[in-house]
Amino acid sequence: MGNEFINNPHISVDCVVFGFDGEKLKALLIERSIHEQNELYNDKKLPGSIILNQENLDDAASRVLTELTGLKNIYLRQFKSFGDPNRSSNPRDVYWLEETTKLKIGRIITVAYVALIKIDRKIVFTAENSTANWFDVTEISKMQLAFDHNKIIADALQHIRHQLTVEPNLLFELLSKKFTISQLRMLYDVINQCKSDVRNFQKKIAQMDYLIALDELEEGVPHRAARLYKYKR
Amino acid sequence: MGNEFINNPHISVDCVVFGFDGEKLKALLIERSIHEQNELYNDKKLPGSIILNQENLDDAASRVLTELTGLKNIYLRQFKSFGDPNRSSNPRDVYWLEETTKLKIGRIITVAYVALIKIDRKIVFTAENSTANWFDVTEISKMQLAFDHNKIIADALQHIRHQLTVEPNLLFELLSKKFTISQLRMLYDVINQCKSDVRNFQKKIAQMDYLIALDELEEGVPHRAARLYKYKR
DNA sequence: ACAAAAGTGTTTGGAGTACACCCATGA
DNA sequence: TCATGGGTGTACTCCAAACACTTTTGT
Repeated sequence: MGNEFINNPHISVDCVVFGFDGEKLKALLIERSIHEQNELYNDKKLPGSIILNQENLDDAASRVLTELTGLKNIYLRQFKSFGDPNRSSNPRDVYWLEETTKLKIGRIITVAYVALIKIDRKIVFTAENSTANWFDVTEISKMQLAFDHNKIIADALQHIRHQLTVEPNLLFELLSKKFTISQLRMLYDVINQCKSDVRNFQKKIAQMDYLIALDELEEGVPHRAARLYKYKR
Repeated sequence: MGNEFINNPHISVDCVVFGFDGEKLKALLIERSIHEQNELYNDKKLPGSIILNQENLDDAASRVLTELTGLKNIYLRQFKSFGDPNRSSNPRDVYWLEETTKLKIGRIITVAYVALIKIDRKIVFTAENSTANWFDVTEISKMQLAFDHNKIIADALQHIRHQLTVEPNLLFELLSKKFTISQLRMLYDVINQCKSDVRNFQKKIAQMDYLIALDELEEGVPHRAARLYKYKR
């Protein structure tokens, strides 16, 4: 992308993309390589981008996500902006910014988004020069990410935990189209950091009219197969 | 404030300052005068400012509020950023921006904050060249404010309504130090757009251990005086 | 005495929680 | 036949909501 499209190199968007692999909550991180003296230094960062000219914030976030995953129509919401003057004070981050943007930038303010995606959708990481991978959110908190991305992910997690209690329907953004009740319950428990009772959970979901039982069972499990359900808005 | 302190004229903070006058929910607006040809045009805007060099977002918002009201230690939280390319497309806004900042600015992205203040605190509007006034939030929605400030206030209102259900303690940020139960209930009802039952409300607040009854009654009312309470965190 | 708001209990329905056993299936 | 998770019902508790009359005080 040419610099002629860049309006304001002091503002970016970053996306915290969550997924659920059936067991753990994961987030997408981009590999970043920095040539330092004659060393090659690797670390990870959130997918993000400068905001282009004539592009609004949501569009910028949406573009980042589509460029990265090839997916459209996914849940994506702004949740917070980060603009601490020393969020880009690490020399490595300064160096990387100047290399990438070819501009001298003091600090960059970023508008952070959360996205929820179905991890089983085969993701095409289209962005040419970037590799993305899923990481357990618990692992991430022990890693040292670029900029203040650890903080952004921690805040995103808190936000999404809250949001899922307000809008429980968002859980289905993280599940595949067909799922079993225990998959739903395991996701619920991971999000809410609890262990819910199997029978009470069944009762609760029984009164959700947007959950419909299919005439299908799961396959390939070494025990009694569970019934599959789907979500209907 | 000299331009030498300004780091990035493309980002600002705006504060939606809410107050409660005992009856209606109010917000603070700044008078804005624009000389247009030989006409003087008046309208209103949110208190806000460009973000200064080495200043983080919360500090910028806090500064705006202190400059305006002279108050410190008030509830102030970031809630959303606004960056639509045409949020500053109105010629009047473009003109005003250029006059105020002496800079040619394409669009400005703003990080919006909500503040809750006790309307009975005598406010010193210290900012030399600005006049601020309280307006009913219902009135505001019919007014034509600068930029996208109508939208920002609408979103702020929605945010604070939600936040007050999550943290009911925030109600006390809007009440004077001593208050009656019906003042509290009226505030609650205005926020939640409901009419709550007097007895149930008493019962509810009876089990709040942070509400303490004083040995004082309200004064100057033409009927039986109500007991005063105070809030203790 | 009257107007106006303060203050006070009981009942009911729905939601959440705790808790244990049989069933279906693959290995 | 055994190991593994699937699927089911009841009893109790707590909270929210509905609902009406007496008390206090100023005019």
